[in-house]
Amino acid sequence: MRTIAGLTGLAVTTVSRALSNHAQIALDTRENVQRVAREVGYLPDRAAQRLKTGRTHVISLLLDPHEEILGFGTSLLHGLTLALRGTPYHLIATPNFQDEPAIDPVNFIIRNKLADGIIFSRTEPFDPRVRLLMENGFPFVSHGRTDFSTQHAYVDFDNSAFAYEATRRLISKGRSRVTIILPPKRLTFAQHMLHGFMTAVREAGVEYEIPEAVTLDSSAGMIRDYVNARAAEPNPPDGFVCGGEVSALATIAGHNDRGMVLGREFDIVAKQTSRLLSHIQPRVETIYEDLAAAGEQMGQLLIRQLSGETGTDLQILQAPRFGVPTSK
Amino acid sequence: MRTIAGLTGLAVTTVSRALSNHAQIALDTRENVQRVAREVGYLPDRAAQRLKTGRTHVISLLLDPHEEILGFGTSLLHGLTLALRGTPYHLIATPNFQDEPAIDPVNFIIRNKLADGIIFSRTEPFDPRVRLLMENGFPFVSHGRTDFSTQHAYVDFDNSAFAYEATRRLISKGRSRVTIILPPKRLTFAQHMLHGFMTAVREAGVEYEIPEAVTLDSSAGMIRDYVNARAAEPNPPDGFVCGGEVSALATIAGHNDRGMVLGREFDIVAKQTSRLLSHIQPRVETIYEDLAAAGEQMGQLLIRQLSGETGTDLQILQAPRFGVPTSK
DNA sequence: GAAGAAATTTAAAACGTTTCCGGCAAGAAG
DNA sequence: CTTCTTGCCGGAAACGTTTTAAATTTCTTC
Repeated sequence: MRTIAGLTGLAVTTVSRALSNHAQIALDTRENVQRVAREVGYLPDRAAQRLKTGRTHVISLLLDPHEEILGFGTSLLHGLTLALRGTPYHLIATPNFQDEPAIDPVNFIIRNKLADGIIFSRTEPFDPRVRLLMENGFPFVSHGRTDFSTQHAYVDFDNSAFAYEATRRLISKGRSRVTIILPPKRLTFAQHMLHGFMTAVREAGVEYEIPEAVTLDSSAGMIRDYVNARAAEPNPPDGFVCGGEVSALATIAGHNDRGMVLGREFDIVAKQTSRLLSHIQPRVETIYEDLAAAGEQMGQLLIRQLSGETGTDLQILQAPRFGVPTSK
Repeated sequence: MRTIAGLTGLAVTTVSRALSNHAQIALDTRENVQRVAREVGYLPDRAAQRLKTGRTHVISLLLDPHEEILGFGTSLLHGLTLALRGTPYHLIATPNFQDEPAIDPVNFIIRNKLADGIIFSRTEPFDPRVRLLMENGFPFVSHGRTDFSTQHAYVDFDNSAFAYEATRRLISKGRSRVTIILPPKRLTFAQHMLHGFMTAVREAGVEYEIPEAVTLDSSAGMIRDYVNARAAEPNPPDGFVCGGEVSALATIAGHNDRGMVLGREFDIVAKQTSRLLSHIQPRVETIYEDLAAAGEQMGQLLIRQLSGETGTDLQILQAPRFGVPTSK
């Protein structure tokens, strides 16, 4: 900046103002300074800006260990970086480890001003992270909704619509006893999925059951064993709503262990977040959730908050994509 | 720091020195200052440190769009954060987009001192990123080796050993015409895999072929179509070495399209990087590459470089894990 | 053509560290 | 008792920005 000041014969102050397009600097001065800056390849020193202003230009993505599976985090990350491209914001990955509560990194980031905004997922109805962030007026976007009365920015997939449609498809295939592999109950979207499922079940008056022993967080091996064991008992379910691809595979495997095959003894409708299930035989029916898009939307919402927009419409509910996603 | 200076009755300078354990400060002074710092919950202001010293305390992970698939990046990231835990270093994800050359972000990071060190993958024999980084004396660790005469830090999986063992297994199953789905030729590990494959082929004197039309970067759909088409021609291969899980699934699917089943008309030995293939039927034989471990090792190597260690033994070659990985 | 208003620019301080260099004690040597 | 060395500590400048408050120029208006 000093260099530019020398080159243009202006004071450093003026250069600073001109570069941030302050209105009180004459228009041609601004243009001139910006041109010179471009010519000498000027780039602001982030450290100095941060020291002076307190803004870090950093957005922190809280990564849950569970999200390691199948690139859940990667897809979000990909969308996020897309949204952050061209902005001065950097994305830093802040994993929380299994041995510490999910709120610790949030606390740490707030207290030490390590970021300007936070993005996280696996939201709970009364998520302590949300409470803490709101109390501190700290900008954030959650993946998933809460039950707090105060509104906050979120992006969520309409898991209720997903489960409803998935269940209806099973029923329309003639399945008479449906079940659903849910996320852990404490997560908000478990309730949403359950709601969609139950709505469809009640409408059709079909039998159903809700497994207690396994969730989407269970290992594939556990789900497989559970499905296997359940299939041996009387009156097993013949229609499965699977909230993830891994659980769908495990469900198939558990049945195969007993010689039962997909499409004959049972059917599955699964949530698809990658292109994984497209190539296994027999074909699993899926409904698509676009995580990269969710990441991008979260990034955009956060940026809007950071640029001072006071949030009225900072909530996004992604509709399930019922068609098969176009090939890559 | 000013607070601590007040509390201890020392000067800011002394506090600074005491906190960084400078030897010219009396030992009990150091201990006292550090105790007080702990009590008041002092945390250094990264921005100020960075401004003053020029060190960013940031490590940049260059993410390739191809790595989105199946959490390749996520696993590395997970291991990396493990290695960085307890250090003052932050991990920032720097994706390079499809429309820009892979060297651009490197250039950008070096020129603008955006990080203290860089980690990346998909290394080529004469990788321009490696050349640039070495020219600038910029610390980095690559995932994969190069052919430069000057040594540099890397972590690599022994893909030659993998392909050799995989091919031998196919042959021992009685397969008489083997093939291998390789990464794009320009990547170093394509050569390594080819070498291992060819060694096994020559030893056994078995027939082989190398597909030109598809690589591990090809979409699953393309691989599936290729395999399908090839199976219809005369003298198709009956043993497949697959460098990734998706390609293995696609290979199975391509055969299934013609009614050919795994274990009967053909066999596969695949590289496994997730727990994905464990639950599909029929079971695919795999050899495991531990990407999280690779990430952790890369992190450690980089930290060692950053703490001034001059690299003699900064190269790590991961041996393939032949047994089935223990269940999660 | 001078006073006041408006428009434009600038000097200087500050953000929280690190570091160069100098200073002050206390003990050792003469 | 003076001088020198050694061991600790402190003053002040600097890193590259932003911002407050003030100074300078230019424009109106009578």
